[in-house]
Amino acid sequence: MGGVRQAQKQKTRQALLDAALGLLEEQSLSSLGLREVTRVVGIAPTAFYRHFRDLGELGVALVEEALGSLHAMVRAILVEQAGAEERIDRTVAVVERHVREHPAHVRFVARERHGGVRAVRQAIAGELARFTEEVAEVLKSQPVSAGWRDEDMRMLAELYVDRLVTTAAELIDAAEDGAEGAAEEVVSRSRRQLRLISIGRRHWKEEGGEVV
Amino acid sequence: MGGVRQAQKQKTRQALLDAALGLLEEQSLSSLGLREVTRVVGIAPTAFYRHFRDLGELGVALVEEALGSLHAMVRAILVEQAGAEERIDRTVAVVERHVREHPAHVRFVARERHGGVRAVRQAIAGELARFTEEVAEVLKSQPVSAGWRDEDMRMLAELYVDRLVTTAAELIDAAEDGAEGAAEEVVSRSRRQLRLISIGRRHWKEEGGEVV
DNA sequence: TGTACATCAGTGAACGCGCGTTCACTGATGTAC
DNA sequence: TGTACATCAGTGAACGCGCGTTCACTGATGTAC
Repeated sequence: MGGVRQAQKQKTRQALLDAALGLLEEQSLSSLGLREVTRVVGIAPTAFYRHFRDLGELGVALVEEALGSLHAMVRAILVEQAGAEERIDRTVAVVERHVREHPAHVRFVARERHGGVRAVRQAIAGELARFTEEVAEVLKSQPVSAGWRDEDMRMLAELYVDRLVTTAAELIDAAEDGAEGAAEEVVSRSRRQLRLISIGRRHWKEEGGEVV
Repeated sequence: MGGVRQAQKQKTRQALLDAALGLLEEQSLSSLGLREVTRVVGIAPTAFYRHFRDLGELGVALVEEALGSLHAMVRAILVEQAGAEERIDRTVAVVERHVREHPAHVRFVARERHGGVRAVRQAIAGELARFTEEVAEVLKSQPVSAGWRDEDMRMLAELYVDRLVTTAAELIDAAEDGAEGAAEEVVSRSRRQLRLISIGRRHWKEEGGEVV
């Protein structure tokens, strides 16, 4: 029952994930080498197989690491009883902080979302679909949504989630370019876009709902 | 001045582009091999260098092939004097047709937009920025936009362009899954999302403009 | 039209290199009594 | 607490393979006169 061996294994596994994430800042998963990763960690190439069948499996683990925590945070904000304006500001701030604290994870998701490894693509699509579903549920419970059809809730949730994902990717690019004030501009634009969507939401039933 | 040699060279160059595009359906550019490409074309690996310095340069050429034609088409629709509803329907239809006719190009752009090859990322970013600027210009000339600030026009244009790119990527995924009616659902959702954005646009000045 | 020379797209051999995967192994950790 | 055996994370040699790039070349096309 002693956990020494198990703990050491877990530590090596995490080192593999960290090393891969680092190497993925400059390339995509399908060109990453198993030997590259083990070299960085400082173990023999063959030890890799004690943890993952191949790099695709490692990639799927990274997806969970990258997106797992985000759901709860955004959900918590949306659930609050604040005004629309404040919810938008706080959501964007959370995304901004997430990108600042985990840039490599964000870049990884942006890169592999449509990348060359099917298993990873599907893992990301699954996480984002879950995320969207959660957001849709929260939105549905708000008074503004009275009388909305479920499919319209989902299209709205997708609009919001997609905007956040795009914002995150733009923030990464802005940081990379190092352009003066680029990040601030992205954040400001993102806020206005979310605001415009939420204005559209408020007038949807009068003007949009029936035309479908 | 005889163009036989030149024409033959152009033909080989195009064959390289086509072969690469085909191979890129299943992988990303940074894992594509130069020898893979020449093998498909049926020429010696070394002949590659007569046309491109490396695969990155080939990738940049593919970007132009993939996005160059699209601008004009969408622009033409937006410029028309039709109603908002009809403009949305026609735009989505054009995107749908483009995806059906050039699926490999669309997949390539989606995959490499945040992919592992810097030069290609930048080429795509540049094309999309130009595209967005064009759309912003057209939107600005419409009556609804009276009194809008330039930065707000740009954020709106980005919202539209990004929605179209996302729709294209979703259509590719839908076709790949082969799920019954998935493409129709994507198109319907996309139309409603564009409609919601355009409702938000109409009410922007009353409710959103001043808060910035 | 014919000839002599220049150009240059494509060739094919050769190179050194790092890759993923196999296999039998080692030795520290875990377990049963 | 001590002993004997089991487990299993990590090792290191070995393999065959395809890669990108170099180089001197060939021979059809182009050009000048």
